[in-house]
Amino acid sequence: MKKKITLKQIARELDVSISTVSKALRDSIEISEDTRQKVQAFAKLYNYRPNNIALSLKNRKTKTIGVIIPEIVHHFFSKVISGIELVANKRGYNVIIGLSNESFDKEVINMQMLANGSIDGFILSIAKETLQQQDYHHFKETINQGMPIVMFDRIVNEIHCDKVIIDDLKGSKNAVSKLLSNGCKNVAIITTKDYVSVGKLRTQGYLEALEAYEITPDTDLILKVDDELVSDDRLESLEREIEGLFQNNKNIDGVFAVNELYAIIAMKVARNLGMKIPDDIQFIGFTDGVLSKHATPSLSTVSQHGQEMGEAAAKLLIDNLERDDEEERYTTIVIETELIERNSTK
Amino acid sequence: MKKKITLKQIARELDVSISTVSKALRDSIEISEDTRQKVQAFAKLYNYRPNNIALSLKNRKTKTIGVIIPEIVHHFFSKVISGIELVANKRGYNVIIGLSNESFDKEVINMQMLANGSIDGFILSIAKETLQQQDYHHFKETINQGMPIVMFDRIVNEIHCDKVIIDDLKGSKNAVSKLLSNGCKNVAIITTKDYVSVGKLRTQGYLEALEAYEITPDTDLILKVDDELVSDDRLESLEREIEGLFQNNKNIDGVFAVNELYAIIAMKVARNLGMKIPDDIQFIGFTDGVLSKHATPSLSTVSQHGQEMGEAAAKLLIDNLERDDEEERYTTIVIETELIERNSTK
DNA sequence: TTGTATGCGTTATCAC
DNA sequence: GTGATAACGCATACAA
Repeated sequence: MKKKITLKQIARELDVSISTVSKALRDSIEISEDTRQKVQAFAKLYNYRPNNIALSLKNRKTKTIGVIIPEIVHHFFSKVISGIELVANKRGYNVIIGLSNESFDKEVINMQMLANGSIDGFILSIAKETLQQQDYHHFKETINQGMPIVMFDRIVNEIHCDKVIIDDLKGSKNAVSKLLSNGCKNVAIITTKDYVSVGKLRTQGYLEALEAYEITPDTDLILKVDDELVSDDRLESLEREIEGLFQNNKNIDGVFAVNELYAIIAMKVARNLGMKIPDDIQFIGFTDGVLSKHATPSLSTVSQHGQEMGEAAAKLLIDNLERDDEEERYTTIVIETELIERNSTK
Repeated sequence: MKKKITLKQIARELDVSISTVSKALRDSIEISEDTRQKVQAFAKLYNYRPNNIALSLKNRKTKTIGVIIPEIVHHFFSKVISGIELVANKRGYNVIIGLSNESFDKEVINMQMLANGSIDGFILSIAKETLQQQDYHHFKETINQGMPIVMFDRIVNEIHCDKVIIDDLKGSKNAVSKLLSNGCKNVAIITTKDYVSVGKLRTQGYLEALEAYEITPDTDLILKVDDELVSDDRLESLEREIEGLFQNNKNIDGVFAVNELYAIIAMKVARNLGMKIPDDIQFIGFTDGVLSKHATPSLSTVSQHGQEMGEAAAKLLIDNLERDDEEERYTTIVIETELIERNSTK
């Protein structure tokens, strides 16, 4: 078959000018019916498609969105991507992926790589390391260069841009309230260190729920895990930590975990310790994924609606990109969480 | 701060020509030490970065790889992406994602969108619908237009290109042999319809393992599920099908499933039927994911090494892209599978 | 109705 | 040592 063909080649072949071809293909009325047909036929025959790169250069927009996420082998993030891709494609945009791997340097490098003309705007969720170092200059610079950013899930107030989040506080407060209203008297929480904004907020929701039930929080029941990174060694030590939690607090009858994996592991430990779920102890996790659905017993979770978050983020970004006025008004969309009750709660 | 700056603007600002600036920035010896320093200082100050799009247009290569996969919310595919991204970035390439959603049309459209200059080559895994319709013209056309393709996992012999696969036959034969050597006498298989090439091969491996143990296959023990698509209704009916399988064949003492989910569900059904795992019945799944690791009991699986597949595919593609000679020699890389023994087998 | 010229940002070639 | 020019592929204002 034939190689990619350009306007110039068609023009030469048909012995007309490039602009005639261009116009003919765009159905311009300037061009005679005759040549128009001729050109279009030829173009179709050779399967002509305008070169995206040339168009991007000319229009100064690439019609592609850069997405930077900490990790892709992760149910939540892949759901988000899926949502982004859905609306992006619907509106004629491509999606280009960069993984930060939770590393500050990779986040910066990836953004630089993409910011030099490859994309029109970013959708991103901040790497743990960046959150820890609290160094956000790369976001600021990107925005100052006129490239819009939409942050989702892991955001930071310091940066002014569009944001899509869930109400972590409310979601976890609901979850813990559910445990309490189900009769739990001693609810433990397994959470992350405070620099992860969502971990902090979810812990706060836990505390507020307790307060609403007039229960004084017991610091012994708050387990702050050092890192969310899922290396196998970490998992084993996590198991031991959780085991310690249960053994030192025999009265625990409810557990709220800020992510799915922590909850699943906690259930496993509890089961090994001979506890019956949900009779002796009930569990709720945050972030709904495959694990929750197929665990035994299936885990009740707070669903983040990752796909919707992705859709909202993409819509926000594209709307911004295609808006004429230069007015800078950033909006924050809050996606409602949903408590999915399964068999780990009564 | 400042907007994106171009060569032209620097030139104007410093009152030199564009080409002088260009050369100065590339440390050309043609340029005097003096102006070179001046230009470089100015460029650094204004954080100049060459525009990727312009470079792409000039060099006729974009340094980006297009990846088309059926689904991203899937442990295996996200692992592959992760691997692709790793080597791509290391070699200065970006990765752009298209999701086919197992649909033929979306696969075609996505490829067209990207093939018009946005990328240098494809890495892809074929959509189920495409496999079913056996319409591969879009692959042929892409290749004929000079755009290389690397296929992984779901491939098709009819198309000549680089491929990365696992030895599905050997992997499943090993798995089933394991069950047999563990003492299973009646091993069932839960597989897909034959048009999914990997499903077919894995079924064949099952049959060969039986043959090696001189067991005549019993068609009652071969359950061919209609679709791998994970809609919730499908899952329920799948459960019922599997339940039927067990009830009609009370002697089943081993199950091999061609994916993780089927295995997990089968385990659940077996447990509900009162069978003890792995004492009464043993399970092995194909495709290692989070589910296998965290199921109760944890599931023994055949790991596909998705990340490695992605790395191999990216390496194959980039090597091809950067190779000078025009010689067309396609290679197929076979990634070794690995049987990971967990608690669902003795 | 058709064609010419210009520009998007860059680099390479060649002239000064 | 510096600069003008062409080219990558396309669209478009303007000229013929």
